[in-house]
Amino acid sequence: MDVRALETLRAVRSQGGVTAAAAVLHLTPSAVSQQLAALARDAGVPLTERVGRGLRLTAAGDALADAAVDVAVALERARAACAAWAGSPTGSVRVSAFQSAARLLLPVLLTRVAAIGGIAVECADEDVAQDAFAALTDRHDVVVAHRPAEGDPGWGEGVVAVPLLREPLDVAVPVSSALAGRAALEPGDLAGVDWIAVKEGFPVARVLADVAARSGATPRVVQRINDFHVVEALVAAGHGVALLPRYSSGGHPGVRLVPLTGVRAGRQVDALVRPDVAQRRVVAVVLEELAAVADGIRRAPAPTGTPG
Amino acid sequence: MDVRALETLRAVRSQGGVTAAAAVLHLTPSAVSQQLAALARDAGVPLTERVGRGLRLTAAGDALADAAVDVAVALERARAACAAWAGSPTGSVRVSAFQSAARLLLPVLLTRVAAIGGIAVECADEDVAQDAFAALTDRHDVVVAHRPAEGDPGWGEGVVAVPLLREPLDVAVPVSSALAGRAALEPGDLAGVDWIAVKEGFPVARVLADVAARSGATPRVVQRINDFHVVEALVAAGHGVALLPRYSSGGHPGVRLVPLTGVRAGRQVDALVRPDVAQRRVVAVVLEELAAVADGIRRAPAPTGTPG
DNA sequence: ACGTCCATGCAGTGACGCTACAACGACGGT
DNA sequence: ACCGTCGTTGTAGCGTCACTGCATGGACGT
Repeated sequence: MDVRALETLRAVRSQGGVTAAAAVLHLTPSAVSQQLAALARDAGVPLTERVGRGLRLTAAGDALADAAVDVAVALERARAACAAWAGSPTGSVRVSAFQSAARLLLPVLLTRVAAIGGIAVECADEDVAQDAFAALTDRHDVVVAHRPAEGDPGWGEGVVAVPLLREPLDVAVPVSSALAGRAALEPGDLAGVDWIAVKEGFPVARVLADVAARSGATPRVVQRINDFHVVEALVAAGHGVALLPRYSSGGHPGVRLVPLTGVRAGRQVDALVRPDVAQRRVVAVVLEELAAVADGIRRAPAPTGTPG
Repeated sequence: MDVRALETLRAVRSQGGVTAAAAVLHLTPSAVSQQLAALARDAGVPLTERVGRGLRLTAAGDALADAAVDVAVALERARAACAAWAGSPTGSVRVSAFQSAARLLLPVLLTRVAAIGGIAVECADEDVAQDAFAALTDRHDVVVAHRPAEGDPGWGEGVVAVPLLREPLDVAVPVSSALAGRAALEPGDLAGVDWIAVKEGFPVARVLADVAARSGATPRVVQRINDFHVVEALVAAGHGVALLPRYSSGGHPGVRLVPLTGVRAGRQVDALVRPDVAQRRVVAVVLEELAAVADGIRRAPAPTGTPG
């Protein structure tokens, strides 16, 4: 029973198909398919079943994929056992973050990690739909993701989440608006306004629905934009208001962030890691530094809009 | 990092050398040496160091070997995960036992396992020195071993022991002897007698020393014989007395087993299994049956000397 | 009904590990 | 102190196995 085949099975499950799994494993779909066939022959039971033009893991395949992560964890622990004698942690860690978190966290993270020495952090920015974050852990060691602060984490099964930051969602209004003068806003104050929301299915889209529900009506969404800079530009131009995270936005001079009261609105920022890569000493160090960076922001928020 | 190399490292540690490890792995010493070299190169630290004309694992190698068993356990658990869907446990299990336990346990074990169906038990008899039993688990799935009942188990690190039977040690005396009429014997009664003991370093050799210490003198050992049938023949011929386990001996008409009081003398029979093979469903079944057989003997001892 | 996408089978090729053989080093007996 | 022996380590040759590339079959959407 080959560990590479087990890893492949796990990738097929998390990626949802042979082709996608082949991509993250840097293989051809043919190789993946052959590995699955060999594994099923070795196991004695079918591990996958065709569904439509794709495939799905059977119950046995699912159980084996679960066991595969345990194998990967044990293997990584073995590597860590040698690394403990090999000296201080060294290597490269691939970190991915969605745009606003990348802007907020990565600069400080890179500085801190550089101070340690010997660790190379390869950054990337990826913002995907809520349920696609877990799959990113196949391509990156650490994935900074976000979700509505209320409710359970809801990341997939085979992924560990390290909480980084709880960020309140404020209401972004044009400075020229009457609402800009208020110290705080309640859901009732926002009935009938035009909203600029994020794309369907993306993180914190659900929060707007919750807030609007308190105001009694469904929100009138006039635009769906994911990039906060674009959102701020639209808000400043008077095209609507938006829910924006306090620490990651507010840089635009024509926009004012007004706290929202009467309803718990926030987003939770987590670092997602696969349990096996979490065993790597370097990854653990980078995770610690990332948590420290987030902690520093929580203590002394430095909105990008505040000069100096 | 190859799991086969990890398994090889573990075998080198338990067997104490490259050549011996190669034998149990069905490889040439050259292949083992190459695997160790590749593993050390991959780990970045030396895993072995020359000592005399053999070699020994370094601290890093020892830690990696420990991690290797975790990997093996995880892998075996993965196999078990499929086997759960594949149907009832099937396969072959290699069982080894020292002679007297083999005679006592294996016939019933084979009958019981045959009744289940689908499981092939490959038996072997191996009796080795006390500290060599653990290494046998590299060649057999289940190793039935024995040790003095008092004191801690003392089997190696990477092996799990399932207790099977605690067997009292009686004093085997010739039926013609004056001692044969006694209902019980105390250490003091045995001062000055000739002893027939087992070979140096073999199980329960220590017990005789303990008993003799109670009688105040060092025992006079006139013969060292491991096979109980030979021992009984010598005892019957009046060449000395011996400590023999109650359930596994006493078949000779010229020998009487007299209970020993005033001192706790017994041997403990354990089943030894490597933690990874313990994950195999078939092995677990055979272990259960083995424990049941031993339990049956404990409830209704059937000394081989009792006819019918 | 056609095009597209996805998974799968098959032949070719490249790399990797094992066997066989030779050499070096170390221990123990004489 | 020497030499025989045992055990480990290097090197060449070979076999095996897994991956790439291409062709096929099936399923969904237009």
